Amino acid sequence: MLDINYDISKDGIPEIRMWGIDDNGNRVVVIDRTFRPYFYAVPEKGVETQSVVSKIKKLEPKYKILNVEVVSKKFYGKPIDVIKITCQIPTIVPNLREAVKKLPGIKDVLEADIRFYMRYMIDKDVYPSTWHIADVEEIEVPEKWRIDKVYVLKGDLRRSDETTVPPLRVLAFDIECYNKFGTPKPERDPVIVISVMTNNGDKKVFTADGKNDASAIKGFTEFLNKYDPDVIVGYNCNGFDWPYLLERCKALKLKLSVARSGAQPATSVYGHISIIGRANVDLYDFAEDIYEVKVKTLENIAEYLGVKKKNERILIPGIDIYKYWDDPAKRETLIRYAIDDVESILGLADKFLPFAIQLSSIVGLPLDQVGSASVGYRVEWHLMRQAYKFNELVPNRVERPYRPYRGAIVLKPKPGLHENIAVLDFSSLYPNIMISKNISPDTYVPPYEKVDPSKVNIAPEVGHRFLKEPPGFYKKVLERLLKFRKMIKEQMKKLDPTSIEYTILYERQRAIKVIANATYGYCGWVGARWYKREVAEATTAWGRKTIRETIELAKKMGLRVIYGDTDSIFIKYDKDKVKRFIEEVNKKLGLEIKPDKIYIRVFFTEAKKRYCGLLSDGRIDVVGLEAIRGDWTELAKEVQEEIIKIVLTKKDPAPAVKYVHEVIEKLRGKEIPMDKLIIWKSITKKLSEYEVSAAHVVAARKLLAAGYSLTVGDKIGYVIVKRPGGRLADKAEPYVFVKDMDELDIDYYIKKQIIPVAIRILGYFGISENQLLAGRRQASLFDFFG
DNA sequence: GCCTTGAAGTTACCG
DNA sequence: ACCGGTAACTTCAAGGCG
Repeated sequence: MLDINYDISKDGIPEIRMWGIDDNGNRVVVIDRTFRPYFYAVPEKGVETQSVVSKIKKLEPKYKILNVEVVSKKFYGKPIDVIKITCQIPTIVPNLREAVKKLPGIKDVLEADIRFYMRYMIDKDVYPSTWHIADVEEIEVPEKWRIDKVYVLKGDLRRSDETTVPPLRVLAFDIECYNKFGTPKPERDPVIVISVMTNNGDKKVFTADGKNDASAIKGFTEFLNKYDPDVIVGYNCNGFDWPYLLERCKALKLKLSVARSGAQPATSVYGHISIIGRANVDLYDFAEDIYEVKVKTLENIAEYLGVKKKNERILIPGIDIYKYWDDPAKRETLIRYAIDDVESILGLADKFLPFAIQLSSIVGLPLDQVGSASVGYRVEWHLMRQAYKFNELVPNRVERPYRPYRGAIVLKPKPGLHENIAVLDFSSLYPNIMISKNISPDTYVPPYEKVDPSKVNIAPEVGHRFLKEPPGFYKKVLERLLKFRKMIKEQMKKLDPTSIEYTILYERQRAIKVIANATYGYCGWVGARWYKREVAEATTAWGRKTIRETIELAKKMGLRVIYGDTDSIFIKYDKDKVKRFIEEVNKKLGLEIKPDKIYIRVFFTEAKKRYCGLLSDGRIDVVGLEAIRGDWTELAKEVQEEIIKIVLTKKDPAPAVKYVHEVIEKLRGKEIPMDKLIIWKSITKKLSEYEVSAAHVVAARKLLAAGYSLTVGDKIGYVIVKRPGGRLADKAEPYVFVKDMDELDIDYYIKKQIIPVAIRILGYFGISENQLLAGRRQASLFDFFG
């Protein structure tokens, strides 16, 4: 199943349409006309249910109610009788819900905000991106539908345990717009290039005829429908390409008929754009998870993933695109650039789609939505799916005040170089704690309730109590996930790691891990339906207890603890002792602790969450330090990384000092390219909301004034130039405006970029700032007096 | 008016 | 629109001094 939607048929009946592929490779639709929308009403305590039922029934003529009945459900684990109200069409639900809410004797309505097609999938146990077996009857393909066969569901619809992924037709696309007047505006600026590539290797470029882009858009639409992709991929296509094309079509009075239903793309939930019958996947959503890449442009992500090297492709600054269009001699370059882009996008699809498909099948959100849904919503859909299986009602989303609670413990590290250090950590600490202590909103016992102390687990420090029996919602859900993952990992062992089957299972277990690990964070999120602060608070409290006891045990066994954070401890790697220690922890705490990595040498400063280490295979790990942060210049990061390498392998700061001298020399000699001197920082809110003029905000305002379009989340690249003014912000200039290296404030780069990152490491070895600066003959005296 | 100090604002990281 | 814990930088206003 690729996609699902619903429509109202001519006879006024809601019709679920499931778009997919059958086992013969036909593109098919399975229609179910038998399902109807419903929601629940909760009667107030002490009110006679039947009287409420009859009151609801009186609303029948106005709202086309089909059925009102009392059903037995559970709410937070407690049995409850609620009134199930079924009506004819989904669009009535919001009004009917309000009307029911107003009736006397009604406490609340539940599950009235679940979209009709999601309701269908939950109730019928239908999962997108998986196989199903359906008893069907074929009907004629409606006019305008781009599909091989259409069926009406006649009997059973059930899941198949087949986990293969059928051959999918994937189409990548990208558009370039005319931007001579700044950020392109669809009502004014044409789409000048549309590049397309399909996974059977076809490439095609549609170009405007001068400023006339109607034929390009038509050509693109025709090409798309001819290839008939199951999956359409773009890079930020939900944020730019589709909205632009749609607006442009509006201006040109064209119809962008690309859906399998013949419809146009339409804005849907979580800011994604839905193309009926196909999965429109924005790969940018998945690129956001690659934290190693700080500036997440298509080129950078493609480079990182080994899809396309930057030096093997055309790069054009976005702002200059129109110049390449206006100049006939340069136009070919622009077209080559557009092709490079779609090639990269299709390459990214290869990397991301296997995971996206598995995530969709685990969470139960359609493939085109699962990427754009936030982590919180992904977890929530997973929970809602499970809740139905337990006959549990889904709580409403309510606004609540934010109240902070204590989190994990971070140990002060022992500064310096340490040899032979093992890092042990608890596997899935929080999920396992929630399971073993049965922590859940439905097992929580509020302070005013009397309960036999032997029947509850009491959280340390905070005192929250949770029933030991029966198993709570979170426990059941997490236990299933962890078991599921374990089973998949077992299956993987039997497979060739280079096989497709292996990749599918690998991505599947990864999707499960992501959801399981995010569930703790979810329950402490005020926006969560199943929010319960005490649940989150108790989980971290038990986590603190666990790590404290682990540290105690290590010390008792004569193992020096160098550092620890949340669920990990760093100890001297004494093979036998560590082995016994692991056994002890597993036995005494009932939680599994495992060696994560062994460092030949590891280095700490006084700071928590920042260290670096040398692994046995020669790799170097950098954690938390500037070298891996996105808000330092490339130069500073390179310098620190090199210093770390020297110090960890040679145990001697002297060559590192020499190296710093050389870099400073080069910098003064203007031998460092400007690229390496750009500072990148995100805009996290509207520019007007900033209270202080930070450098990147000032730079962003300048970009805005020059006609650039900026949105929250954009990274601003700026450099520091020589200019009078007390504040650093006064010296910040967007790098795109700086043409000459001579404008740069080299002193800033030495004192505020190179020196701090170098001192962070070398300071521990007794090196001073002056020693780093004093490398050069001329500089030493100057700096001394300066 | 200048310099120091510390709180507040801000970003990006760890697990 | 998943959590809290943390480091580090810059800005900015208050306070001290002359």
